[in-house]
Amino acid sequence: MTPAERAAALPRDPFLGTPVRHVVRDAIGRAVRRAIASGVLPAPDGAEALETLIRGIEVEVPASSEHGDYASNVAMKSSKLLKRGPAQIAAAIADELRAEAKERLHGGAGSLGPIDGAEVAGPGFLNMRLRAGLLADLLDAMIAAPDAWGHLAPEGSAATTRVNVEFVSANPTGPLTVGNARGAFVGDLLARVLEAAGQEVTREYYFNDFGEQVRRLGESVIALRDGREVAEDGYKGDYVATLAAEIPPEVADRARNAREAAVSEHDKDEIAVIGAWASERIRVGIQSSLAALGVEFDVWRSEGSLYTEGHVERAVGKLRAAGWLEERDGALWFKSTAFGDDKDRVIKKSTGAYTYFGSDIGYIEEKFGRGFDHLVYVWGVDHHGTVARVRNAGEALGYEKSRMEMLLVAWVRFVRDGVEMSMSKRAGTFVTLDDLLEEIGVDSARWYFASRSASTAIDFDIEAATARNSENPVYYAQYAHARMQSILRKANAEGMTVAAEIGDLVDDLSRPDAALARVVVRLPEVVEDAAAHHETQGITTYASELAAAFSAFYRDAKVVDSGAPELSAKRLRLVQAAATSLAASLRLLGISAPAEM
RNA sequence: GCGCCCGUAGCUCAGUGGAUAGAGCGUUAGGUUGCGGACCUAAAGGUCGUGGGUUCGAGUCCCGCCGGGCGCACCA
Repeated sequence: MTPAERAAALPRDPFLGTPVRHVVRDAIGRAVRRAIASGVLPAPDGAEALETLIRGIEVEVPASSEHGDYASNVAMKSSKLLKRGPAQIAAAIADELRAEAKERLHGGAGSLGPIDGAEVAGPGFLNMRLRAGLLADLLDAMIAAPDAWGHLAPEGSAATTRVNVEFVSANPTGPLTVGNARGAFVGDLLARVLEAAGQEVTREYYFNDFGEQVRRLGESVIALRDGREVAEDGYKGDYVATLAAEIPPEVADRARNAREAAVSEHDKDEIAVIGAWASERIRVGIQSSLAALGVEFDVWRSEGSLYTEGHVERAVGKLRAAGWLEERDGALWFKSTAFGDDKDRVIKKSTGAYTYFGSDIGYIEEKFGRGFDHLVYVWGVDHHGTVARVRNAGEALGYEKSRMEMLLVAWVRFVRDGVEMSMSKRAGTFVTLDDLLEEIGVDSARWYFASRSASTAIDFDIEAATARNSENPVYYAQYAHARMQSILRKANAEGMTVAAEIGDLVDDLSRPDAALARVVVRLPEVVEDAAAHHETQGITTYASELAAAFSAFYRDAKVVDSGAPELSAKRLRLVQAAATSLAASLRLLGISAPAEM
């Protein structure tokens, strides 16, 4: 499936895909306008100021439910502009919110508003209660279209944003190690979140298919084939010996017959032929390792293709025409300092060979040439020094800096029995990604990385991640889901039916049903935040909260109760909604939502 | 030396400038004649590295300092 097909195939629903807080925000905006129109609040100087104020209205779910379902700091924020105290502004807005709710209730026509009650608290917070019927409508709608839940609907007629996420991009000179794991998960999780938020995402892997590292690999394989020792700077892992033993006859023939006058870098001598063969074998292995993690790429782009297809040359021509290049000391320099960099950067060495940076420039041109609105690079923190020059080059090529974003992923120290495990591909002392996953499981690993900010260095405690018990939060969320399904199964076996509508089940705040429903309905906001900040911790936090909310509900409310069939039927519907939301949040993370454990 | 990232509970980590700084694990004390105890309830545990500043309000923004990581190539 292409990225465009995938984006189109994700079911979306305008009602389910709109975070409730947007609806609340709009209601506050209307209230502010009414209060100003009626003269209760003064008009700010200039119409533009009012629009800015309304656009900037912030609505959040307060930490404590005593503060209502939603709260806004709009009164404190606009105090200066409106020249009134926060409490006075908040009171005026609350009045208008109540007035609107009342008018709608008695107006008959049109939809009901989102707010049922509003009050002023603390230094000027506006605390609001959701109209209970809105919750019931949402819960009913998500059960009718469970696959659309968690996917945001586009606002207005905005065109779909096309994003390229390049990640992993480890050179195929050895199997992926645990060191590559974080980048793989972070990139994939970001891609999933952006897709859920309504963007079209291409997952891309960039790799070296020629050059120094591939030659070293070739030399190492040949050395072992010939019974010699691998050179000091060669590759020494066990996989090299495997490759040496498995060189197919036709590759060996081609290697023997390779000539300096060959047509491409890949067959100019024996080392190049063997190196190219070995690295392609490794690349295929990497592809299947990643697939086992649930990470699949749309595009595998080789560095060499950027030259054979003329992208590098084209980009260089463009930079030259714009005056951003300079010959100096026999090399070709990009005037990066003109864009604020510390120093200018070489793109073509005096030997005539391009640098890696030269390839990067061609790649920028190639990517934007494919029509992306936004490029995301998921890099290790050790690459932070190259961020500025690549974005500068992009700007010099005519693309705004804001369209290129580098997400730097911090180090992971893998610790076993309190001792850090050393990782060196050359020395052959590393733990492969395959080994790690076999030990701890994909779900557990995904949760581990999803729940931590990519920019923070972390210690990965292998024992803790391996534990298949309550020490591991992923099982807590999965367990809650299994329990929900178990309840639904049991009810079904006893011949109980699920109610056709939630009705007033979630209206009474003193009942356990109301608290659970309010968590269930929050997922779209969580997705929106995750996409906006390019972070996934919010989703794991949400899944944990939902699981905890369900546990509390389960303790306080009897769902399957033959003595109260009507209440049971409604609660079964609520459980169904909770399961839908929990499954959707796990699906977003690429984690399974088992029906039984 | 210069630049970037980080410093939050015993441990591992959350925390779009907002209300009493949270979660899991660990520790302590309890809970199942009820739909899955891989569960639940409660308690103890914090000078948010440190000193200033910005403002109605700072863990969050700005500056200095301390501590840790990374980067400063005609390497890849």
